[in-house]
Amino acid sequence: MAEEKELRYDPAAIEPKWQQRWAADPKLYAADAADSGKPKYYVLEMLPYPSGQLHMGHVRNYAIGDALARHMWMRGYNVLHPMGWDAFGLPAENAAIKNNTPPREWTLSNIAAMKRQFGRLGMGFDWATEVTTCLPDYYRWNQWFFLRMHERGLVYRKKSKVNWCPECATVLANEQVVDGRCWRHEDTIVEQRDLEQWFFRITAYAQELLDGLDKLEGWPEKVRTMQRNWIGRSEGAEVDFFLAEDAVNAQNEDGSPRVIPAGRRIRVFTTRVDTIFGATSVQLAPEHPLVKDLAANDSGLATQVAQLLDEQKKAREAGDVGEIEKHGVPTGHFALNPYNGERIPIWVANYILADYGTGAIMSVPGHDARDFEFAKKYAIAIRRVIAPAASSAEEPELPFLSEDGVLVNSGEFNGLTCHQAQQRLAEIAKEKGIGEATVTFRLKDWGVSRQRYWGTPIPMIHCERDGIVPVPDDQLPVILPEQIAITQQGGSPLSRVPEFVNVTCPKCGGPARRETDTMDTFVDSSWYFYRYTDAKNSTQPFDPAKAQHWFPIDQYIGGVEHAILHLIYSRFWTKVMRDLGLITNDEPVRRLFTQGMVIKDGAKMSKSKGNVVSPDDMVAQYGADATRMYALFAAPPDRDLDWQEDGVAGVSRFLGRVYRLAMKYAPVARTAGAANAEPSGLSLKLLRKLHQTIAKITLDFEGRWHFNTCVAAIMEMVNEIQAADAQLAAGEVPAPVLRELLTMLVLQIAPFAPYMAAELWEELGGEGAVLRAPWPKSNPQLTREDELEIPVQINGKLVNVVRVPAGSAPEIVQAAALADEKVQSRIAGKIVAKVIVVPGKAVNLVIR
RNA sequence: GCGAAAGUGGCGGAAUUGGCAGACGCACCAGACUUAGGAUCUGGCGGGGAAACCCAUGAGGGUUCGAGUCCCUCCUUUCGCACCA
Repeated sequence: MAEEKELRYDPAAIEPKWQQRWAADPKLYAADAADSGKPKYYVLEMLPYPSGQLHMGHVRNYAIGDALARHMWMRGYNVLHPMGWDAFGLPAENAAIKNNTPPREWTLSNIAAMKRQFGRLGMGFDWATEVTTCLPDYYRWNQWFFLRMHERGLVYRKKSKVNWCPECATVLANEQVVDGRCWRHEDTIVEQRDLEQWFFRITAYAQELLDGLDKLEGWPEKVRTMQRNWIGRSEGAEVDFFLAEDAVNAQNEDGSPRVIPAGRRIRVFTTRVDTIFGATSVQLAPEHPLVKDLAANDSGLATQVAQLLDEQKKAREAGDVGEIEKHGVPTGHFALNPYNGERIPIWVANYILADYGTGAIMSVPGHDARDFEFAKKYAIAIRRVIAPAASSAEEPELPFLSEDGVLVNSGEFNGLTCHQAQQRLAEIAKEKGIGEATVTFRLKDWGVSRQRYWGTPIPMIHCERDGIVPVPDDQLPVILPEQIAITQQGGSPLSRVPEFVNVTCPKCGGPARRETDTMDTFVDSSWYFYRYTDAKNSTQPFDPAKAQHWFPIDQYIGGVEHAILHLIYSRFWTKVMRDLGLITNDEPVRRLFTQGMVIKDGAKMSKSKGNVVSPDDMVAQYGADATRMYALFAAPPDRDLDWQEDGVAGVSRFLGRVYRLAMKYAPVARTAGAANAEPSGLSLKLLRKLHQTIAKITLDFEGRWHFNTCVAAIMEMVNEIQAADAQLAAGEVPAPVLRELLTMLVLQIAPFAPYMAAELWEELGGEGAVLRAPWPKSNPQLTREDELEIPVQINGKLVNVVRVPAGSAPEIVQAAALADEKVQSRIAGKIVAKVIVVPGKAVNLVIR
């Protein structure tokens, strides 16, 4: 009775004990500062927002990263595995309004709570390098970077249409608008407002950000594609059409090529300048400046244009711009094609966007699907100007969209291929000063102003005399005032704090106003991982030598929802820091892993669905080891994981079996010496399983990361050892073998169930921390079976398996297969036409 | 509409290069032990069939001695992009 009680696995006793011991050893999870020649490994999981509660998605994310970190420690790497808090942001302000708690207090107490959760989960983070982005020792460097970028012309201020979320009561970056809605408020339609805003000139790096993607081979293709789409490079040309009414002597009688007429120009952007002879109208965006001109004396037109604009806006807000029904109105004015002087009508259309390209297009219905649709609807001329390259008998139907063709009906350019014509026509445009080849990006500059309180103050001052004046470096940080009233009134809360707003101008010493916008919180997370390498530095953001040592990050792990926002901003920031001479790497992250979501009952966990599982509850009931191990066992890490509590119970039962098995034989194993005989029989069988398991898990850590099958493999091994319990109890396996089996089992469990591993490592007499023990090496002698089971097929259908010695010659395998009784009875009276022997794999008899 | 990934028992999932489909776990069934306990241990568990065997990886074709895996067509789900000129 008493004995059985001792053998009960009780995580509630084991885990707190080790948690205390680990907390008392700050060096345990610290990177080796002396860096004694070990190769470095920087493994990082995306830092959480301190909401106050870890959720299962966090547990999964950090269980993956922690397993990898622990494995790398055991492999002898100098591992940097830090953690921090993305601590600025709106929820703190909302909580302040709701509970009348200062955001700082709310945030810091949340951090304390989540840090406890991390501790309880046994996550191996080096808290000495903790970064909390809402503290001045961090955000001052946001300001410092802002000033450096300002000096380099990478920060600017402009009045522009911005995305405004009424719910957040602030501006959003383009990246934070999803289908016309706020990324945090799916039900809130984003409005457009005109505001003076600060921008980061991310477009200056558009091309490099795009090119760099090709080299990021360690990134999921999906993420690279998303970034490529987001950057949205398109090559084309801008060409000027002319307002016909301005042209002097615009029409040649004989239709010969024209002198370029003077007058108002309508610059269009096109990716298919080779089709310009097929342009049968010019289409303007409703907000195009010329439209206002043309409608000035035409109130009918003005009304119609207003309607078109309204349709466009509605479609944008509804997020279905692609579904809008195309409408347009003719202006009654005409444009001249700069290449042949052709007079074509100018229209205004609701599908032309003012903020892409030049806000005007040439419409070529013969070779563009949208233009075709539009021309059909309004009976505008449709003309073929491209023919297929191979002169096939039949002319393909219009619209003919391929760029694989030659020009026809295009005057002197007939016969050129599309690509030749694109080049040639752009050259001519350049020579004549009517256009040029251009590259257009969809990526827009990053608007970073937020009319909110809980963020990094923008270090700028508005002086009536000197205009905008940067805060001098020696006045950094601009401290966010902490005792202020936060209410839900419009505008930035900071603008109502006179002590903050009223300053003296650093230039003239006169009275001035401090900028009251704060920075987008994505600024904080754009470079936090550099700070980890030198988190306490008070004279610079980090020591370049330290960053140089650790960067790039070897493995970054997080959710795919950051594929655009965070991951493109941090790539941008890295390039800026490189150009500032702080670092030498071009990219922050070598390998990126995006784990799947945690779902329950087929849906993402959410309060509204009532399917949230609390990590605390799981840990309280089954322990941290079981919770973490289940998070790795239930699905491969890149797939969505369906949380089933019965599964956690199953893993917990498994850990109980491991515990009892190890504890039962620890007294024997602990004192065992070295093996003195070649293993055979049961010993050999068990050692074989052990070493095959080591080989499998080691391989998985090196890239495939199917930790679910790693856990399954350990289960198989434990099952096999346990099945031999009677023989073990009878002493059939020598103590040294038992010792090897158990210690190596414990070492393999260590990345997945650190508490259990620590406890059993100690019970087995292991030296020091299990984390510092070398990862087991599989012995190739032992991973190899000496007898193989070979399936025997007849016409591809399995009939039986035969056992043959490993490495048998094909003839031997064939003979064994043919000798098999079952096979014999099946081939009796038939002709064996062919025998295929795949060494080590299969035998197939083809019979007739 | 375009692009990508996925589709395997009652459920989560396994099968790394084409070679024994369903490892491992859950649920369930039966049994053992037992102060009847949400503990532990043993066995069973895709479908049909008494069995021999047959059928089965979303559907249909194909390649191959052999296909969950490769190719084609289609269906479904998820994700990304979508008047970007």
